[in-house]
Formats: sequence, C-alpha cells, structure tokens
Amino acid sequence: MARSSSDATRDRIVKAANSLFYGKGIRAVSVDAVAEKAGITKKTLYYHFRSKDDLVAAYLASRDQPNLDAFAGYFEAAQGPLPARIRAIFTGIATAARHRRWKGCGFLRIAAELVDTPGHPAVKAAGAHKKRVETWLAEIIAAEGVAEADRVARQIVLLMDGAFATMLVHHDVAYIESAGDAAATLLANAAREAR
Amino acid sequence: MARSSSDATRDRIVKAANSLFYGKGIRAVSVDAVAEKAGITKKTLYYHFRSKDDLVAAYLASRDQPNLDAFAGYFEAAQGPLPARIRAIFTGIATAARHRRWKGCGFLRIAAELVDTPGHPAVKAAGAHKKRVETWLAEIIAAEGVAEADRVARQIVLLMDGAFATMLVHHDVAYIESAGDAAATLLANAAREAR
DNA sequence: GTCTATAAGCCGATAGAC
DNA sequence: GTCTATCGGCTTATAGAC
Repeated sequence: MARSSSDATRDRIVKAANSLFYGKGIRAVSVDAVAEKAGITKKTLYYHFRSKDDLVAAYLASRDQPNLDAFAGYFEAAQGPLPARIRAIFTGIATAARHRRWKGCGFLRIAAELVDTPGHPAVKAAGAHKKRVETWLAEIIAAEGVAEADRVARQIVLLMDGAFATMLVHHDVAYIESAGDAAATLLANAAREAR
Repeated sequence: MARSSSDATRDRIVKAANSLFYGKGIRAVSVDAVAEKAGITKKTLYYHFRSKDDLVAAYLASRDQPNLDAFAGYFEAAQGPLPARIRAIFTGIATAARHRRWKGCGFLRIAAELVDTPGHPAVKAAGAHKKRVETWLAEIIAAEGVAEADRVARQIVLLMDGAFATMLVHHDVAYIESAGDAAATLLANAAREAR
C-alpha cells in the first residue's frame, strides 16, 4: 500500500487535533492552534481537511478502535469469574483517570458540546462507538452463558458513561469504582437468576 | 423585601441565559444573543454581570433547586415499594426527555464543556448540585431502613448521570428506562441483603 | 455603539518529484 | 511541464468587554 508523505502530515494533524480537542474541547480550540501544534500552516491543514468539522470527525474516528482496545485490554488482563473481570474494566478506567491529561470520554464530551446539532457527523461517530462497546460487552457476557446478556450489557455501559460523566463533575475516582461495584452486582444477579 | 426593577431585569437576563445556554451550550451562545433574547442592550447586561462566566454561574445557580424539586416530585408522586418509587424518578426523566427542548442535564454538559478549567465556578456549582442529589437519595433510602444507603444512592446517581450522558449520544429514551431498571434492581438487592 | 482580538476559511505563489 | 504538498498573508465575521 502506497504511503505518501502527505499521509504522514495528515497523521500529524490528527494527532495534534486529538491532543487539543480531547484536552480542551472543540469550540475552545482554534484551527490555528491545531496547525501550530502540528508544526504546519493553516493552509496545509485546509489542504488535508475540508473544514474544522471534518477534522473533528477524523479525530473521533482515530479514537474508536484504540478506545475499544483499551476496554478489551482491561478485561482480558483480568482473571477470575465474569463479574470480577467486568469490574476490572472500571478499575482500568480508574487507573487511566488518575493521569493528569485524562479528561473523561472524548465521545461523550463531544456529544455534550454539540447538543444543538444532533445530526453532526461527530455525534454520529460517538453513537457508533458507544454501540460497538455495548455490542462487545453483550458478546463477552453471552459467551459465558449469562441470560439476558443484552440487558445487562446495556446497564453496564450506562454505568460506564455515568462514571465518565460524574468524573467531569467531581474528579473523584471513587465514583468509577462504585460504578464497577454496581456492574459486578448486576451481572452476578443476572447469572444467579439464570440458575 | 424590596424588589427593585433592576432585580426584574436581572431575572429576565438569567431566564434568557437559561434558555440559550441550556439549549445550545455556553461557547455556542454569545453575550449579544443573551442580551437580545432578554430584550436589553449588552451595556445593561454588563451592568448586572461582571462577565460571561458570571452569567453562566448565575444560570446554573438558578437551576439547582428546580432540578432537585423535579426529581423529588417524580419520587413523591409514585407509589408502591421503594424500588418502584426510585424507578419512577427515571420514568419522570424519560417523560421530560421526550420534549423537543430537552437537552440532557445542563450541569453535566457544562462540566463537559469546561473540562479544561476544572476550578471554574460553574463546574463547582455542578458538583454541589450533584452532591445534593446524592445526599437526598441517600436520605430517602436510609429512611426506609435499607442498609448501606450511601452506597446504593451513589450507584443510583451514577445510573442517572449515565442515562443523561447516553441520551446525548443515542437520543433513545429506552436507555433511561434501562437505567431505572438497574437502579431498582440494585436497590432491591441491597434491601434483600439487609434481611 | 465602539473597540480590540481572534475566529474560520480562501487566494496566490512556489519548490521538488516524476 | 504538470502534479503534489506546502507556505504566508488576507478577508470577513463575530466574540467579549466597556
């Protein structure tokens, strides 16, 4: 697969956009700032992206798979019964949340910021990402033979998003652990009912 | 208590700010737009508020009690065992969420938008509001003799915030009902363990 | 209603690769 | 000599503030 030098430039721009948009939000970051961070001129940025919205969409697209991989990594690194491994996802998020640059879930924050334009491509990208997480959870839960895996998976994503949202307000990782406890409880409950 | 005409003007401004900031977000709304909506000049607005941030703080302060009252109203209007009444809070939110102008939780959305300034007065106001909701929930749960009411109350606020956050992404009230189901399950579980 | 700063987006030009 | 990728500077609009 050919890889021109412009692909490398494009990557640098997306990386800069990722750092700035995730760190400060969309409307708080100018296109000039992204260009400067990427070490290029605005003209070059507009050569690679049609608009700022285009750049935002590219930023979110670049985070979809890595985000999902992170969750899967937390889960797969854990051992023990299923509720404990699900709880490990939350513990993993809590560990990440202790870092300085952590600013919650970029997908949720963009959906919050673009609330007045629900049809925006970035909001759709956020929805697609969240659906992927929910589907992935339903699959790993169903694989363990738990009844109503879809229902429990949805409750768990609600707790994950609740943890992300609450963190923006309180900046206290204890809430993430509480969400993990709740998720483990709901899962154990569903498994018990199935018996 | 004396009530000058300037208080009435201030109220009009806060009302306009509420409508616009809640509907579109903070950075998406200009001070000009708020002044125009309030039917005054920008000069008058800046006589009553030192800055836009000041206005944002006043907007959030005006929503604290009404928001809490709404949750309490949903709860008190419901009947039956405690889990059913807690679930009624979520059903009430779902009903509200069906309206056109509903845009999730204004407190959460502001915390998301102001993520780069965690010490901002508006973020602190959001934190105070969420703490009030959590404390209120813990009290009504403890009043029913449920053990570990604090723990369950926290899990329920996580589900409420999860429902608010998820709605911004999916715009599907079914998620709010799922959160209500989870809250009722967790509560029934805690009550059963106490027996 | 005026001021100053800054936003998004566009134009003309050019250096090197093939 | 055409194509790709880049640059510096410019325009128009709108922001917050007084």
